[in-house]
Amino acid sequence: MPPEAMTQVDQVLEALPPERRHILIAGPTGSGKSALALGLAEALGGTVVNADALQVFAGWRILTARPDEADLARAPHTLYGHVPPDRPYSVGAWLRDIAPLLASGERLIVTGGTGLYFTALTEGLAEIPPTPPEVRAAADEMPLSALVAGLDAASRAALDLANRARVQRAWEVLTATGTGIRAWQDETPPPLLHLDQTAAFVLEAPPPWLNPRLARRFAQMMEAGLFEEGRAMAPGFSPAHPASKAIGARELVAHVEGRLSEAALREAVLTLSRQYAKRQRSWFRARMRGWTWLSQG
RNA sequence: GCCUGGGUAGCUCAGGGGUAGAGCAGUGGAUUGAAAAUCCUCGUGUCGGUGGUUCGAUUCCGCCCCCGGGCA
Repeated sequence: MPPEAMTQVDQVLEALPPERRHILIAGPTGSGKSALALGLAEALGGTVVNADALQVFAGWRILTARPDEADLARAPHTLYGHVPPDRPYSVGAWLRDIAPLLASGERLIVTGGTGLYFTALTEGLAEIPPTPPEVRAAADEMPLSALVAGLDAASRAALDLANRARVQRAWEVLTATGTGIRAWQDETPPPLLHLDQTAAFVLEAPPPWLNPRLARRFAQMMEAGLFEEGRAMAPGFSPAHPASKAIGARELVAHVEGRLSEAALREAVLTLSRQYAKRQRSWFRARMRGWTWLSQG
């Protein structure tokens, strides 16, 4: 069989070192990760584990391109839609969710687009106590300059001081624990899963290949009932909910409430998705050099 | 046909006698518990065409072409 006639699943299976139990599949949104994971799960057995920060939430199943009932019936899936849309979630929570699965001994096929989750899994994450809600609430009210002023020197030196999200997190850690975030990070424990114990793949999806697929995916979402999902989610929708960060959530609610045209919704979703894919590529290029890259374009 | 507003970066537009600048889009980058988040970097394009005035025009004047709006 000529290589070009092989399916991607076959290619991966051929390249798979037999002693490596777990498989990691990263890739930009819309690059075909889920289909590959499903094919591998059917061929090898094992559980497909979600590594996507938004697919963990219930609701927005269509908008976040979570596997549907038919997919779920083909192989075991976990960490999909298991968190209520209004409940906070994080890399740390994800690591705590995946730890028992790793301990179970079954083959995991971890797939998703959140680079931070993969990096935390294979390179470790500092063990920092959770931030109390009061500290978060106080930080939310403070101007950036005050947060910067309140940092310890080591953390301040290591941070992008124009990036409020980073600065606020560091301030919260120092305020809640009395120890700077940098000091915590220096004590980062070993990872849950070393990269060399896995078969790790990145799907390469260059814009000329990916962009038309994103457009097609949006059309498929509409056929699958995107607007119905929007109408179902609209009554309880709040932009403050963690799940509301899903690309297009705001816009979809605005559309079903008559405040945004379908064309504008589509345009927004496609643009935001392209921008997200670009950020994902940046992460993968910089942080996943040691992974096996599979070309899609 | 007449009057009028406009034709400047992929898009929306600002500017102005010494060859031009914002937002958006796009690019590259950063990224240790909100990460589909958050942040940083990068702007030469016959300034519609053509004559003229001028040391010098994209900017002023004439003519032409195209797109709005109004009157017929």
